[in-house]
Amino acid sequence: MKYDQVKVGVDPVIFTIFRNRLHVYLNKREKDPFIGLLELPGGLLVENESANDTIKRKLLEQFGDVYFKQFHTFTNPKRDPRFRVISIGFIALVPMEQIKNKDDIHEVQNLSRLAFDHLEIIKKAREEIKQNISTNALKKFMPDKFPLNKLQEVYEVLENKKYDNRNFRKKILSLDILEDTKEMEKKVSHRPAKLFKFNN
Amino acid sequence: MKYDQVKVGVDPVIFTIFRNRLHVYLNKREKDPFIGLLELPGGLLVENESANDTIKRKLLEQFGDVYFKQFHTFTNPKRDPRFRVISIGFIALVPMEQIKNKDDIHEVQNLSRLAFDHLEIIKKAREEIKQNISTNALKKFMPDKFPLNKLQEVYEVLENKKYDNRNFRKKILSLDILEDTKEMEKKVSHRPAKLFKFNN
DNA sequence: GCAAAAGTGTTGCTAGTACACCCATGA
DNA sequence: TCATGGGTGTACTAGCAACACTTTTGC
Repeated sequence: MKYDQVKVGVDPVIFTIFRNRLHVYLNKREKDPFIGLLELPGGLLVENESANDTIKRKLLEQFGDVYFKQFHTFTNPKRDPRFRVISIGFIALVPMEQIKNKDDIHEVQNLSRLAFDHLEIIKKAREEIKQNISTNALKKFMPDKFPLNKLQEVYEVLENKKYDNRNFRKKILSLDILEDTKEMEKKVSHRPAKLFKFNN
Repeated sequence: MKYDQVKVGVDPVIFTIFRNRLHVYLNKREKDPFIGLLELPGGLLVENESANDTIKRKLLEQFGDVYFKQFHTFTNPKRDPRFRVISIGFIALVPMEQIKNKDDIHEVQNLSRLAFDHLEIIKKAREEIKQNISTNALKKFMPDKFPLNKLQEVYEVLENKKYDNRNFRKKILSLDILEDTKEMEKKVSHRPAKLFKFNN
């Protein structure tokens, strides 16, 4: 039997880095089912907007201009116990400074029971981001100017692996995507780092 | 304004290789809009089935057990001129021998005007497949036993690039995914090739 | 002067690339 | 014997991995 009409949700998995650990932005559900559990801050598809448009607008309102991309659509018929809803999953990367409500972020490691299949969605998003971190993503995620070591930390958290500091620097500089701003860190109680930015 | 309900299509981009060129399986549309144009052989989401289930079942009916995966969901609000339909796009790889109606395959290079946004969907699928060809995909796509050079051709067509024959052999054998069947090609009017199979 | 993080080079290994000729078979 | 595609090795290059000490600053 074909479904003539189905509800379509758009669910952003909003990642951020806090204290060098990967966190995700979640809301507490205020109604049944799953009342009281954490959930992704999703919504329904909007008239005259692509899913992309909707996510872009919502992220812009809440966090400003951030990186995001579609990664998978979840269609398990039982994913919502009430009726059929499919969910188009997006990944977003939001710098911690752009998140006003700091209580809404949760360490990805520690997540337990979430509403619906949202844990599964986050896991899949986690896998996805581990694979390919695009320069475009980093351009929006990193501050305007940053030390190389900060960039290394970001790679390490997102990919969940360690890099050798010398090798990382050599590689990232050889990519020719960074530019030395000739500025230095200030007022740090250790040797100040050179600040870099993404070129063009 | 939120959409409460939307139509959800599942559209498989069924690739095959014919005469060493990439082809895609398309049907001629029998009704308006776009009557007479070629379209992907899609359908609507089915009750109690995930999109994956539906595609799997349909491919199984028509072509047998073939490789497929979800790759992108298309949600442009104007993609169907009549009403809102989103489409969950899948890629499938079907060996030419498993396609009964040979008239339904069309060289990807030569596609012109298709129904809806199906050309865009095929282009995106083309990009996707160019990137990562998994061993799992090849296991189902290749015959049980095949010469190395046939495998090279498949890589070349899917990735749209050429390999050096010696380097390709060295690399593919070093991956340890193939096994020498100790059998040879028969009745070919040139030096018969060793036949390989995927191991395990 | 101590704590903290920044910064720096060399060597070995591995994987990738470029390249040209002989071999086995059927017709 | 010819046409056809199968099969093979070496040398160079580039990228990746391992590894430990000195530098600059604030306190």
